[in-house]
Parts: sequence; C-alpha cells; structure tokens
Amino acid sequence: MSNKLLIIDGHSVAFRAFYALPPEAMTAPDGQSTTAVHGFINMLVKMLKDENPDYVAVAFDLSRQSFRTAEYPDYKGTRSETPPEFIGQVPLIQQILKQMRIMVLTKENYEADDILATLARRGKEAGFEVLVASGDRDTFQLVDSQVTVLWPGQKPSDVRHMTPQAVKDKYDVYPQRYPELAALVGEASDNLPGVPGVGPKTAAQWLNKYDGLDNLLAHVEEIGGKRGEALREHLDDVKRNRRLNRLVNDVELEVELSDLARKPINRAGLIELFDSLRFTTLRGRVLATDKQLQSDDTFAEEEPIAPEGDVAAQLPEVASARFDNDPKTLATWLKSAGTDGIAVYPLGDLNPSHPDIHTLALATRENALVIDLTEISERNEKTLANILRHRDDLVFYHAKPAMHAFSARGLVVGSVAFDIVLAAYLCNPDARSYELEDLVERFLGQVVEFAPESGMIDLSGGLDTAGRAAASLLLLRDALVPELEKRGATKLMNKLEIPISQVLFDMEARGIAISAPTLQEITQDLDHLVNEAQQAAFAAIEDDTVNLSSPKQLQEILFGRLDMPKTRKTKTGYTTNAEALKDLHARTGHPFLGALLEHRDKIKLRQTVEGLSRAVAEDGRIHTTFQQTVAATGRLSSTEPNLQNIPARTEAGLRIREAFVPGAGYDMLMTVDYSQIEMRIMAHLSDDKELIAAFNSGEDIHSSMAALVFQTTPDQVSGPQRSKIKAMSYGLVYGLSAFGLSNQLNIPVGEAKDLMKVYFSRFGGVKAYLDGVVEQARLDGYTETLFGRRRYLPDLMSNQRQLREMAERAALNAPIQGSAADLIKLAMLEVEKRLSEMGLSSRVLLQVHDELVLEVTDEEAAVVETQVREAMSGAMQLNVPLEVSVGTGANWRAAAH
DNA sequence: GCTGCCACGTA
DNA sequence: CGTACGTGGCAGCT
Repeated sequence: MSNKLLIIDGHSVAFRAFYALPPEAMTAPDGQSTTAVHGFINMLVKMLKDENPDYVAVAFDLSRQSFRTAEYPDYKGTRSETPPEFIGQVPLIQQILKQMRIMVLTKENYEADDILATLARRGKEAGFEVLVASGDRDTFQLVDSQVTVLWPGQKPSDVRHMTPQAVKDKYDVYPQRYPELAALVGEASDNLPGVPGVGPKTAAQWLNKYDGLDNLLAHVEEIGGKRGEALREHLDDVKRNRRLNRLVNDVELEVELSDLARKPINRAGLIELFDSLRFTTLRGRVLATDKQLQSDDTFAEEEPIAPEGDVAAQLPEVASARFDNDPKTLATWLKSAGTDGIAVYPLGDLNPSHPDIHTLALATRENALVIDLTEISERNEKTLANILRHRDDLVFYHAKPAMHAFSARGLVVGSVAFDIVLAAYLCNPDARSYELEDLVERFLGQVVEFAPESGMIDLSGGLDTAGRAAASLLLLRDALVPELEKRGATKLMNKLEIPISQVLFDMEARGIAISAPTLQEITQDLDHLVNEAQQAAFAAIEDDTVNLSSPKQLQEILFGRLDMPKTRKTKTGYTTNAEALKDLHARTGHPFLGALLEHRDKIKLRQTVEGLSRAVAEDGRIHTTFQQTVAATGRLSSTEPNLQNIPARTEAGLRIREAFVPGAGYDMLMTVDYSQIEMRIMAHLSDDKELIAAFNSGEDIHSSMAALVFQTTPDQVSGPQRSKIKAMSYGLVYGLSAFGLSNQLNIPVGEAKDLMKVYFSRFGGVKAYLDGVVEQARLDGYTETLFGRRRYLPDLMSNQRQLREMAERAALNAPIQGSAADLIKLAMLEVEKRLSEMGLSSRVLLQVHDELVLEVTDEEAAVVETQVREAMSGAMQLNVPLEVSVGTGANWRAAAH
C-alpha cells in the first residue's frame, strides 16, 4: 500500500469550525472561545482515524499580506475584520498540534494554499496518495488521480471526498479547469469580481465548448448575447482572477517530506493542555489516534470514549472482511444467524432517483457482516436475494429508500419486520431528523459516530463501523419496541406505517406519466406571458432595471419612488404579497401593480412547470418521493418534486394538470377524493347532534349549517351566508380566532365575534369538543387521532404566550388533520389489497391528502371505481357517512371533478 | 455554500 | 393574530 500524505489548510478548516457553533458555545476557563479549536481538532482526529495517513502537515497563513495583495491590493478586501472570538484560537490549535507532534508550516508572503500545492506536488512525485483538507475551492485545481481534496461539511462526518469525478459532477469541468471557471465566475470571498451574469453553468459551458480558457479568450469575439458582451468588457478581470487563483507549487520550504512522518504524541503535554481547555471527550479521542498508529492495524477501532456500558461494547464483532473473497461467505454467515432478526443496512447513495449502494452491512445479535457489493460473488448475490425476498425478520434503518436502492440492483425486499426511522417518528413526530447517531444517543444513551451516512465509508480504516451501525439497529429495535408499546403506537406501526411504506414504495416506483409536448407548450405560453407582463411593468414605471422578483427592490419602487401607502410590516420591511398588492391596486389604480401581479402569477407557474420538466425521468414519468416522517400530524408530504401542490384553482394553473396523463397501457386517470373529510371527522369526534344531522340530511353541508345559524332553510341561504359559515367551519379546524375570521371575511371583529357566538350556540357539541381537546392535551401532554396517533405538545405549558397559543392551535388541528391522514392511509392499504387480489392492472399513483390519483384501463374502469369507492368509504366506521367522489379523464385536470 | 426570509402553491 | 407542508429567488453571511 502506498504512503499517504494528509495536508490541512489550518485557517480554512478552523474558520469553518468556528462558524459551525456560536462562539460562546465553548470556552476555556479564562473565557477564550474554543469552538474553532474544538471543531478543528475534532475534524483532525476524524481524518486521522478514517484515513490513517503516514505523513501529516498543517499549513497556516501568516498574515493577510502575500504576493497576491501586492499585485492586487483589494485581494480579499471584502473580508471583514477577523471576529474577536476567533483571534487567539489559532495559537491554541498550533500548541495542540505541537503536542501531537504534527508539523505546522507557514511561509512569509505566501498563503497556506500555496504550501498545500507545493506539498501536494512533492507528495505526488514521491508516489504518495495525497489528501488535501481545505474549505477553499482554489484547492480543487490540485485534484487528480493521486490527489483528493477533503471538503469539510457541517459536521466532521460530512467531509466530502472531492475526486476528479466529484469535481466534474459538481461543476461540469475537470479539476485542472476549475480555476478557469472560477476566474470567469469570480470569487466573492476573495473580492475577485467575475463576469457579471456569468455563473458556473455558463462558464462550464464555455470552457467545454472552447476547450479551456486560453482558447475561449482567443475566440472571445464569437460569443454572442449579453454574456458575450460582458465577457469582452471584463477580460482584464478574468485574466487577473486566473493569475491570482493559480496556486504556487514550488514554494521553498524548510522541510522534507520525511519530516512530516507521524510520530508518537506527547501524551503528558496533551493531557495537561486539554485539561486546561476543559476538553474532556476530545482528550480521549486524540490520545486514541496515537494507539492507532502504534498498533499498526488499519482495521483497529479506537477505544470507545464513554467509560462504561458503551454501545460499542454491546455490539458484536464483525465476522468477515469487507472484501467478500469467499464465494460462500453469506451462506456460512446465514447458518449462524438466529431468527431474532437480521439488520439490513445498505451504504452508498440512497437518493431514490439514482440510488447506488456499494456496501451492505448485515447484522444479527451474534455477529455482523460487511459485504462489498461491487465485487460480490454470484453465489453470494443469490443468497442475498433469497434473504431479502424471503426472510420475515428484516430490520431496516429506513426501509423505503433501501428498497429503492436494492431494486436498482434487481433485488426485491419481500417484507419489512421493523423500520427504525418510522418507529422513531411515531415516538416523536415533531423531531426534525432521525439520524442514526442521534437515535443511538437518544434511545441507547450512547454517543457514537458511525459516520458513513453519506455513503462515504472509507476502505482504508474503520472497516467495521458499517457492521456496528447495522448491529445497532437491532439494539435500537429492542429499545423502540417498548417505547412504541408505551405510547400505544404498536398497532399504528405494524398495521399502518410499515404497510403503507410498502405501498408508497410502489407508488414512487410507478411514477406518473407526463406529456412532454403539453409541458413544452405550457412553458412557451408562460414564457410569453411572463415577458409581456414584465414589459408592461417596466413601461408603467419607465424603468427596466428592476428585478421584479426582488421584494427589496419592489419596496424601493412602491414606497420610495411611487410613494404609495405603506403595507403591513414584515421583519425586513413592508410586505409586497399578492393580497397587499391587490389592495394597493384598488387604492391607487397604478398600472405597475396589475402588471406586477400578473408577472408574479405567471413566473410562479413557470417555475412549477420548469421543476416538473426537470423531474421527468428517462421513462417519461415523474417519480416523486413521499415523505412519511416529516408531517407531525401524520400526513404524507411529497418532495422532488412536490406533486401535492400542483395548481388547481386558476385556469393557467389547471393547464399544468393537463400534462399529467395515463402512461402506456393505460387509458385514463381517475381521481377519487373524500368530501369535506375534516368536517366529517370533526362531526364524529365531537358527536355534535346538529352537525351529524346536517351531514345525514344529504344537503349541501355549508348551506345546511348556515340555515341553522341564520335561522332559515337551506334553500333560502344566501351566497355570502354560506361563504361565512364555510370559512368559519374550516377556520375552526385550524384554531381560528375572531380576529382571524374578521380578517378572512373582511368584516369587523365584533361581527366575527357575534358570528362565532351564534355558530357555537347552534353547534354546542363542536364547541365542547374543541375546548375539551386542548384541556385534555394539557393534561396528557399529547393529542390523539382516531387510530391512536399521538402528537406531543410540550409548548402547551410554555410561559411564552405566543408559543403556548401556537401549541393550542396545533392541538385543535392535530386530531382532525391526523385522523384524516390515518383514514386515507387505511383506505390506501385497502385499495391496494383489492386491486392486487383481483389481479387488476390499474394502480394508485399519487396521494394528495384527501385524494388518490389512479392510472386505469378502459376495461377495468367500472370495477376499479366500485372497489375504490367501497375501500375508501369503508375505511373507518364513523357516525357520519364518508362521501367519496370519483372522476375520470384523459389527464389529471379532466379527471378532477 | 449556507441560511433566513418572503412569497406562494396544495390540502 | 388559522393548521400542515415544499420550492424557489433574493439577500446576507462567510
């Protein structure tokens, strides 16, 4: 194995660490902030452990002065003063490095980057594998087959390995050309302006077309358009940028590579230093890097930090090497696996649109196995396929993405016994993430770092972290099963969330077909309308330099230049939202406002259409991802793209729905939706006699309710009366106040209050229910849906009024919205069951909260409609009927009703 | 590059 | 000063 050299840009890594935390987060006893020190050392330890380099050096800038500032005095001129809390941290880092016996390098008149470049060159010449850790993009020019840049992320575990391919993927140019791209684009942090209007995309396009900057500049006259003009005007800037961003790789240094070899650390000195800084956990980790070196065992794990009962101690040994050389590894391992569950933990790219897993960690209670999927033997692949398809005790961290990843390799998961993420979500649906490390900490009480969430598991060291991560899944399940039981969520997990995740997997895999021509047509029309509106807006103010999408610039125009009356205040000024603009329009009649509103509307639609176009996969379909663990009420959400917010109201918006069509082999789309689902659930939960009677009457629900409130008959109810009651009813579900109602209906607060009073006097059960929900939630600490889904609302007890009132509204809404979510999930399971049992080819594609969209054949249309109606209206037995409406058509719009 | 804010689409 | 979401552009931070 070749030697490895790790070179670190000290300032840049420390600076990143500094901004990761507020400076007061960690301080030494003397008050000196130590966040940068801590972050830097943490990152260093992580790299030493993961990469196990043979040679290490850290380069620092000496001052801001360098040959670059001599040439261009404004270089880095926009950088503000170094924050006072950062000053003083660099010497501390250097002291620690000294005790770790890691060489610190500086050079008068040069930047740290130049030292990195010089050492990288020397390392390459010596045949080393070179790793350059830096947060400065200039270092990308060093990347080649021998040199990788380690690009720090938010956490130490987020380090990205910038290989030539990674740079190419990100910027569409190979590394040697990156500085040319940077010269064109400019670098704001170095105060190097580029060509205005030219971003990375344009720059890459040019460079690829002209095969490099030199040739591009030679043909600069050929480039048309505004950008070409801009380029010609800024040639000097580009040339200057290129001169300045070229790293010097022959800086004279006083050291030889051999001086950088790792040496045993000064343990006593380090302990003293760390104690004085109050670094307790880091101390152990830094000392452990020493052991790694001495034991000379690349697969050795460092000692766990936590002293006792550490998770690592409970985790089984890793049974096999990663490199799956033995064709029978899996079969042998499987024999020793009990029936208590197999944890399945794939590593690699789990992005559902292009999953690519390279490694698979499996674990039982006894042992773990890490398999390199890139060189798995045929026999093992077969065994694996069997395990995935037939075992009924598979435990996943998150099954749905894993299933997509397996599916991309032709592997089918037959059933899922447990899903850690889903369980954690049910335990606390308000959490914003369910990272494995965090769950281990929360449910097993241990701090661990498995790192390879990103799939960047490293081949050279820490081989068994993947195995340990897999093994931790079984321990987590042990911890989560009683937690679910305690929260009454076991049935929810087994009968609803796990089964629905399988349905969602199928829906995502199916996708929905898109008519490319329709989409294109819409784009063109919208482009035209956007331009027209823009021209009209510009004409109205005789100025075409305004960015109509910039609220800030709009404020200047509206309230400055045009001196219009001020609108509602926002944090950063005055609102320019549609409602306010309409109001201004009514008051001033200024043509700019009409044009602006038109522009807003159409540009937003264009964005939506563009997003959809980008999302069409090779199969001509859009495969959204349904998120099952983000909405705290139990609803699903849809991302990349969001197909749950496709416009449905305006004509222009509805045209977008025309682009959603049945795919090959199908004849129509069918939409099925629940009518007034939330109101019906409110009727059921509140058991309000009048409301239930209103639903049972078969009359229009809002007219029927309005008749009661206004003491007339349903057919005598006026339009405005009905609207008021409708707004009131829906508002209640959200915790609407009299103030909000008055605002919504544009009526005085007093009138709104009176309306609410009468409403509640007619629907006393509703009032009692809503009051009771909040009271009960305060007592229990949570609300509950019809299916027992809980939402915990600790803020109900907050002393801060705003937080408390927000929690109260959430408490009002959660049982209703959440029960509706339960209901349609149950319905989806029933629909899938019926369609598959009857061997129908028609299938569910989308869920939009109270609506399902199906792809249906002509022959099956009638039976599908019957089955889906039954399944949906019978999903739960409520004390009001569940009304379902069905529509079919040649596209989503036509299928609506 | 990341983050907060604004704006706006859906149920 | 009405719930639940996701996305995109701008602007400010580095």
